[in-house]
Amino acid sequence: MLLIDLARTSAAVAADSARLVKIRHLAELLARVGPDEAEIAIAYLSGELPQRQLGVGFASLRDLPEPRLAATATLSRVDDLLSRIRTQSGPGSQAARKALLEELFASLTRPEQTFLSRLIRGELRQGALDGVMIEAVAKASGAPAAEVRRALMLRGWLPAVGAAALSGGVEALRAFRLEVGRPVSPMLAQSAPSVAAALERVGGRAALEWKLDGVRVQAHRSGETVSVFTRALEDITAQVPELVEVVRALPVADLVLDGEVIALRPDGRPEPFQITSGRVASRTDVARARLSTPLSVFFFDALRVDGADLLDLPDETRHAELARAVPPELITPRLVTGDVARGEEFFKEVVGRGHEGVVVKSPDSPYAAGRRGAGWIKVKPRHTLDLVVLAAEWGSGRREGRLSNLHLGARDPSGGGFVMLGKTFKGLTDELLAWQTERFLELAEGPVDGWTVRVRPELVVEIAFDGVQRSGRYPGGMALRFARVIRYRPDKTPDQADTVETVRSLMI
DNA sequence: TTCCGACAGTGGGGTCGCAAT
DNA sequence: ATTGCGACCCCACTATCGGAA
Repeated sequence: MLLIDLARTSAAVAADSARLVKIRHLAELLARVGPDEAEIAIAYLSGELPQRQLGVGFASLRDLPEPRLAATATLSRVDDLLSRIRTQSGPGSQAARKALLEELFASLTRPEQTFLSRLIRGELRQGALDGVMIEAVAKASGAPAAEVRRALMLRGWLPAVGAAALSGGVEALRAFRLEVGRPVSPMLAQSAPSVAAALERVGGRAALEWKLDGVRVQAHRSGETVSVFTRALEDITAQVPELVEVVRALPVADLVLDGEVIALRPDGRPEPFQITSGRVASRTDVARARLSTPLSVFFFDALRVDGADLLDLPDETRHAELARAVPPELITPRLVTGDVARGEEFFKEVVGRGHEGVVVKSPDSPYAAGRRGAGWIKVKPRHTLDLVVLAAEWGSGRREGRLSNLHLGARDPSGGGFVMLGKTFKGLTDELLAWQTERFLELAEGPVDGWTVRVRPELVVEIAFDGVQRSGRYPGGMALRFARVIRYRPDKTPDQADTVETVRSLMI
């Protein structure tokens, strides 16, 4: 199949906002693709690359060669060149990568270049990724979407699942099983503003667990072989030796466990997320990193214990199996209750210990990948500040032509100015975007045709955030984590905004 | 007819490793 | 030694479609 066929399908998918139409376009293409190119087609049209990463990003794609007029590139040839790009390493590899990229793009027409460039940058913007592709695979293969979804959870890679469905139908999908050593797509949580709201959504009795601010891990053990994967299914076994040792020492030799690793201080309080994250990412001298920053692990779910797959069993049963296989000090603290007051007390205690919040779990829900259903709901405390807008950046995509990303500052009583604490684009409705674009242009100081528009610091905006972290990027040495807009405060003037001292007092 | 679950899009801060400067 | 880039860790929120109620 030719790349131009995919580029045209992608354009058609992007052109119609109706999901059913997108699914029809995608399914029609899948019906035409041959078995040897099915994985590539499914990957590209769901925004993925079979190589997963190339070492090529936005900067490497800035200037493309002149396009060709005739479309001749096949999926296999493109895939082949991308594989060669990916495998370049060592001195001279950037030049080699650039040359191969030139060769590839010089063989493409304009629409193919556009499609591939967006795909590599991870900005397909056709309104269809995994979720829509699952439906398209179901339609093209005749298998129920639920079977495709389940196989995807077990295999973790839609192109492989989709190709199997196209060639072997529902039987091929049912052949995907939980395999020790191969990561499963993890179950994710929705969020709620309060424990009471979460309990109501779950419907009465629920399990509340500590939410630790670390890195999600899935640990597999078969005999003496242990592997560890992240939420995105990256293999980090070599980076977390203490976790490997812990799992190897358990009395059960056949296991798949779900949990969180976190760096704790000697007093048991958590290190800032940056410390845990940096430790888990360290690959060069793990032995030394482990001495200075040891990791602790807390498990909260068991997907397999001693030969039994537990995915379809209710949370309560899985947790009982977890408790059978793992000693209590390695299990995330948990309270089962239907009582709102007791739940809130638990939440307060967890936050008082310096942790992130709680996860409220329905005792009946099976293990289901993604955010599907409301089996798990996280609750975190929310802080707010009144800050001043210092500048805004022009948006992209559906925010093109709108001033979108806000630069936020706290008042500096000593200097009389404002200290930038970070940016946010979250929480803005279309109406608010339109309003602030107009307002910022009135307040503009300096040029408005660049990337960033500076504005007179007159607007106060209420910002919610999860915490204040150390920053080497901003002048105050601190930045807000997960900042989002709650509302503008027309009733407040900038001299009533919160100060840097207030913010500093919130830093961990 | 209205409601709500699922999905895609739009970006945020921080860290590490690697190659180039 | 420093810088730029890519990949990945954590992630919140709104708009929209279409099936459920």
